[in-house]
Amino acid sequence: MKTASNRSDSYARIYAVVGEIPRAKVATYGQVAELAGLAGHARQVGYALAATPDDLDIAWQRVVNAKGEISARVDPLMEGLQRSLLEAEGVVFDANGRIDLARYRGQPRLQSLRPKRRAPSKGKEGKR
DNA sequence: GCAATGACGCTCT
DNA sequence: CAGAGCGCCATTG
Repeated sequence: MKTASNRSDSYARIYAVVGEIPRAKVATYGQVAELAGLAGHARQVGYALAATPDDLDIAWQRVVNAKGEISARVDPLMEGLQRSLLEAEGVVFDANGRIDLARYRGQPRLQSLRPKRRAPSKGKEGKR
């Protein structure tokens, strides 16, 4: 049962991290991934959350993508629902339904933790 | 064991 | 900020 154990263990980390997110705050998948030990693998975070059992009181709504918007996996209705919940917590959305990550992200960007950069296809990496 | 998919991120334009 | 392209890894078929 290695598979099941590993899966649950990984998911448990996601839930723990999400549960550590303070109210009126949101975290990006990348941030949660890092805190969860999946540093750099935001996809798996979303995957884990997708399998999140409703038994747990996981506020996956606090977990948003880098754009600051809630990810609707199938039901767009819940998107508006969670939006209301976040607003109730004190999170403000813009007209586009996006959150100002600049103020609501739980922690400052872990830019220092950035391990590496993507392969320079253009070779113009020295601009920024 | 391989192939396809996925609640995304990062960088450049 | 938005759009386009590429990449990483895990889970499922």
